[in-house]
Amino acid sequence: MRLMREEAIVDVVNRLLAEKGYEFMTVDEVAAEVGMAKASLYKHFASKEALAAAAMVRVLERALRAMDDIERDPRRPAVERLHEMLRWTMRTLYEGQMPTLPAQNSALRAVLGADKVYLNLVLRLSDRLGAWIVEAQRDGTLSANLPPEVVLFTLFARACDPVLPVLKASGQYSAEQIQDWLLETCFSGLSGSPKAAGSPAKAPRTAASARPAAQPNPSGHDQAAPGRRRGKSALTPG
Amino acid sequence: MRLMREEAIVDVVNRLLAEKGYEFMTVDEVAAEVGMAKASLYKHFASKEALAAAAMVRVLERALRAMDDIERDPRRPAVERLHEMLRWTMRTLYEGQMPTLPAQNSALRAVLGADKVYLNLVLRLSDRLGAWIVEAQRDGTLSANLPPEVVLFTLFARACDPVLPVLKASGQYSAEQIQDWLLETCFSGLSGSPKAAGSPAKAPRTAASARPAAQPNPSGHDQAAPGRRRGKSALTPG
DNA sequence: GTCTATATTTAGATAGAC
DNA sequence: GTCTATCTAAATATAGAC
Repeated sequence: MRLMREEAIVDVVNRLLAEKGYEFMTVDEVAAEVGMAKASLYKHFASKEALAAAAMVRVLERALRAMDDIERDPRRPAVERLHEMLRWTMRTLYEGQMPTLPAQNSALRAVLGADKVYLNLVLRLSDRLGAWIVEAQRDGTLSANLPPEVVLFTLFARACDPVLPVLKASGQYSAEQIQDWLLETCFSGLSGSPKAAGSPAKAPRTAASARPAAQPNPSGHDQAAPGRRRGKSALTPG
Repeated sequence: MRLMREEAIVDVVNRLLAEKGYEFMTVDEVAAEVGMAKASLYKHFASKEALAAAAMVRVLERALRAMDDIERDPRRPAVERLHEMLRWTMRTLYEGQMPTLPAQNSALRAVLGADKVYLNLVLRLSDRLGAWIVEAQRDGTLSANLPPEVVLFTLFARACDPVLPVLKASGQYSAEQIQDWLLETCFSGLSGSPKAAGSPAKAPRTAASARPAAQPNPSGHDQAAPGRRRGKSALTPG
């Protein structure tokens, strides 16, 4: 039952990568949560990088399966398929299932770049999404001003959207509400637009019903919950 | 000339934070680049966290000065002021002057949360931007569906936009082109919209003139340059 | 205030018994 | 394959002379 064991390991790695990112995930921690000795872990995976690569491979496989599901309905327009795919990404991110890699770890990059399975999955995902993008641009539902690769990168980047964890941590909004907003800002922008992205429009809010009070977080990733704020813009250091 | 010395130190810290992020910036490296011994550095700043905090304070001060400049023309609509501010952010990021903090370093968060100067700057920046946002929502130039704090977070998040470094590294596009695209996707979304964000519309491109080929980078932050790609979607591991 | 040299801690990885 | 115990490297931080 080696495969079961390794599946359990990747489960833990995936969760820890989503929770704290690659840098702050320690192998000791992984071993402890799986319930085995660290040395035993290394019998299954050669390095910390290999652990991360395994988690990445699995999430890419899941993403491709999500695309399969979305393509099951052949009449759905390309732009709607892209909406659905972004919704899958937001849901995965919201549920703490989206692993996040580090800024620029050359060792990790070397491992990923040498992993044929990983590279092949990235390639397939990019090509299939690229096809949807070009199709949506042809039929005018996606901006044709942007090169397809800019659109692709922009969608990929949503997988580590720092806004989602902040909104989630605030505890003020429902999961669906948060995901709707992020879809809307991605496809329609902050200015709003003719067509709402994805789901039907929600009940409009009054403009000044919430007063902004925020901490900038240039690093991305989640911060500690800022808590409910009251009054005229207070900060909660953490 | 202690202040000059410390200014030089913060210069180096700022650049290194922008280049490699907090995690991969080492104090040895800072000392080496400044040209002084590490122990001397610690006479000026108590810790690595204090170094990062100093860089953050400085960039916030610069951001506030940028807002001053933008507000100098009182007739400019709020949404255009927001455009200008995002353009400042994109320019700073493009020039490698935007420091990036780590995912969730509790020690660093404690230092920042205890830094009165830092907190005060964050507060002022948030309040002033928040006022612009509410104003733009009132006059209908910004979506009133979004709570102001969602808009604010979304704009803050652009300071660590992972798309910019990828596009920059590709070497295919000019700085202005990249910044225009990112402004457009932020305010008008991927679907495109009635009004172009910020600057006048550029010459339209044909939809399929660039073929997407990408590596997903869920962590955000910059990857190594993928290089020019040719043919039908090849990957450059790095 | 600056330096050389060193202390301390942490975390990735391994040795070797069973 | 799993374990305990250990090695090693890197990086933050400090001692103490000048």
